[in-house]
Amino acid sequence: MVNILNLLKALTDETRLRIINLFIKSGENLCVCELMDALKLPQYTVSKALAVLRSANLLSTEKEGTWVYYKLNKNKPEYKKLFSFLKSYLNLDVFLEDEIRLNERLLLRENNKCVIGIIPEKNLLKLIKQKTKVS
Amino acid sequence: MVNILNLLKALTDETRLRIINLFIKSGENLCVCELMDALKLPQYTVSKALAVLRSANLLSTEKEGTWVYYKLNKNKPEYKKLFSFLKSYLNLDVFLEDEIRLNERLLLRENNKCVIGIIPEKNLLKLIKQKTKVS
DNA sequence: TATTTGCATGCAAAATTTTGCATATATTAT
DNA sequence: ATAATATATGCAAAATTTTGCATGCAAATA
Repeated sequence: MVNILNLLKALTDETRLRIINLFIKSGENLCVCELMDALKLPQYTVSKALAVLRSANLLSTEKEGTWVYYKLNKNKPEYKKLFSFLKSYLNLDVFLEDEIRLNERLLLRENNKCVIGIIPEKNLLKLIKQKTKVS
Repeated sequence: MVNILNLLKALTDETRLRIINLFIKSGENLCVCELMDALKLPQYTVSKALAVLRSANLLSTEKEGTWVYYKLNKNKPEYKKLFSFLKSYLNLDVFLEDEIRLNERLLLRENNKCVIGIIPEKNLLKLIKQKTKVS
């Protein structure tokens, strides 16, 4: 049984909401470095936010080598109404900008797997420019 | 447009959730003294919680003499999904106990208006005992 | 006009949460 | 084995929120 107060607490934070938004909108499993680039936040901030969401049972993880993929627990029936509610309210500009950066970052995947780790923004932007020029 | 973070912040507090629960479950407009008795909390705690919920536009007020009736803004279309979500999660024991005490307190209304103000718990229980004996 | 009553609110202390750094862990590559 | 890389986390300072008291205000009543 879900305690609604703990559930709301886990969501009541801008970083954590931005993360949830990315999972809802993208439908993808995402690793920490991809979220870092989409959110433009340091690694420890992203990891800590993910830990809170995970301990609220909103996310779960799958490890692949050194990479950790987080995914939204969207099939838990107790969260159906929650996600439906969130979906209709996650419409701030911040969220949209995150989504755009995430889509760019996801272009760098290979076989739908993250192959770029934590790199300086400058290098990231260069890689993205290359990718988008090719297509 | 509703900012979801502010909305969640307003709800992320036990007292405020208990109040929202009472409005959702009872369907009534309620005044501060009635909420005090249902929640067993001091007047300033209840008033402050109500102020937060009001400034998040979840509640609004109607003044009648010295009494102030609060009511849930349940018809605002932007809150439809929120209330539907909340309804399905507001099932903790605390909430149920509040509902029971509220129902007793509401027995003391006359013409569906609050006529008892802020009274010591002892006196309240006596009044309720009388009412329930009669019926 | 003075008092009572229902409710609101300013303020400081206490409690909680967030932030940032440093460092730890685990897996891969050399 | 060593180094490098992706992620996690302990801890203290900073920021935010809650709590409790005291007091304020407005409407009703004496």
